[in-house]
Amino acid sequence: MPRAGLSRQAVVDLALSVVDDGGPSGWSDLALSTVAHRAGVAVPSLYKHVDGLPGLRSAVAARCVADLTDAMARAIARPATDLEDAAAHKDAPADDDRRATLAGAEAVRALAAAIRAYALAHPGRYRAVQSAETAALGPGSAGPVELVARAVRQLGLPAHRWVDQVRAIRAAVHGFVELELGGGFGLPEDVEMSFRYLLDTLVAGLR
Amino acid sequence: MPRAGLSRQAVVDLALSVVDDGGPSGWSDLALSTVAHRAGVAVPSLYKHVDGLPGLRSAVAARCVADLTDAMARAIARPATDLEDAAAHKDAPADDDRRATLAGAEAVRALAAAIRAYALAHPGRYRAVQSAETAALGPGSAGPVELVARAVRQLGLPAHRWVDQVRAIRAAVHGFVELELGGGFGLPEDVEMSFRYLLDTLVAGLR
DNA sequence: GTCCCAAAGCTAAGACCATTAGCCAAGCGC
DNA sequence: GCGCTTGGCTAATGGTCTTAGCTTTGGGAC
Repeated sequence: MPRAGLSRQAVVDLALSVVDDGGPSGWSDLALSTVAHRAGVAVPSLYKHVDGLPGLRSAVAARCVADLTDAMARAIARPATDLEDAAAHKDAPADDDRRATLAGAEAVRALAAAIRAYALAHPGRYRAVQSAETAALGPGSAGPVELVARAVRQLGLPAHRWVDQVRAIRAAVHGFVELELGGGFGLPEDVEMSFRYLLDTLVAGLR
Repeated sequence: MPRAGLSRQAVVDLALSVVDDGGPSGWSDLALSTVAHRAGVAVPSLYKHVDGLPGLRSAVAARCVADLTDAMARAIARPATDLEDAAAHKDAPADDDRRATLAGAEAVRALAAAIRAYALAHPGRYRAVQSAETAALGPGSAGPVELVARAVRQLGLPAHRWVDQVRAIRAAVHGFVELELGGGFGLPEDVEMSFRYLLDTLVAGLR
């Protein structure tokens, strides 16, 4: 039997594709059998590369966190060009990346938009992020939360409110996205508009 | 073999207790085997009362929605006495229940607090509510969303913003609770305070 | 070029799940 | 007292993850 040439890397990649193809429930539906089938391999073979289903889940979640963090960092690094057209600028001189980072309220809004865009584009991955975030990184380590925290600190508001403010932003964005993914917004009214309304209201009200 | 004297009602009650005992993951961990064991019955027997695991889940979720709706209705009906001491007032004259309902911003805050209190007291049930809400009730039917909508309408703000406002409130509360349940607030800072901050900021900023 | 061995695949088997089919007895209605 | 509905059961099927142990591949050492 020819070898499939798997690797931890490859297995996680396959799992990622499974999560992506599963829509919002792709994360909870992630199963070894699906990954094995997609790899053209028997299920127990996966154990040579990954520590069972829990191990695979952690690995996938970690990748998703890094993924989202990247998207957020790009969102505040390059105002105009949002997420997807980063490739189009590959040929531009490297100094283009040095453009000044967004700050304050602009940054908060950009980060929120990036989180929502990521969640809508990769619902399964977003859910994966949520089950990881908590366990992994302590305060200070660069992750989605830290990016939001940095932006909030630049708002120039009293330091004793920073924690409350970060929590408020995170809660609002996460709650909105979660409801949107779950189909919780039954009415036909423009969801895009509601999201801007939420952010504008919240950010303008911070003190 | 003596009969266990089960009923659909009893099975759902048992399932509810399983969900409660399971903490935040009690809902996703809900299994027929656990319920059957708790009922002192073999697993297939449950099919005589409930339409498999999906059926049981819907029934449980429906009960949780009604449950939460009740708690929210009580929260705006009786300002001082919150959730748990309703029983203590059982002997008071029935007219006591006629106390004027809270309105406007007060009502919104009370509803938000009730939702969070419910989620913290019954994390599994709260998660059950989230997986149901969407499917079940259309607009207008009395449920948690409709209660929030009514309170928002009484704020006296422009009607074309009502939908956005309801969505904002729901998103903020749900997101906060979800992060709190998931252990997403790593820092030791007072979570109670952060919740009030979020609500005050949001409600004060609505326009 | 050969040999060897670590690593990567496999099958088999066990412990849980949910579900369906079909049997049997309990106990209520008449 | 008889029967029939109904609520329990066992058995069997197919799905999941996991462990154990075997086979074979393919690359590095010599």
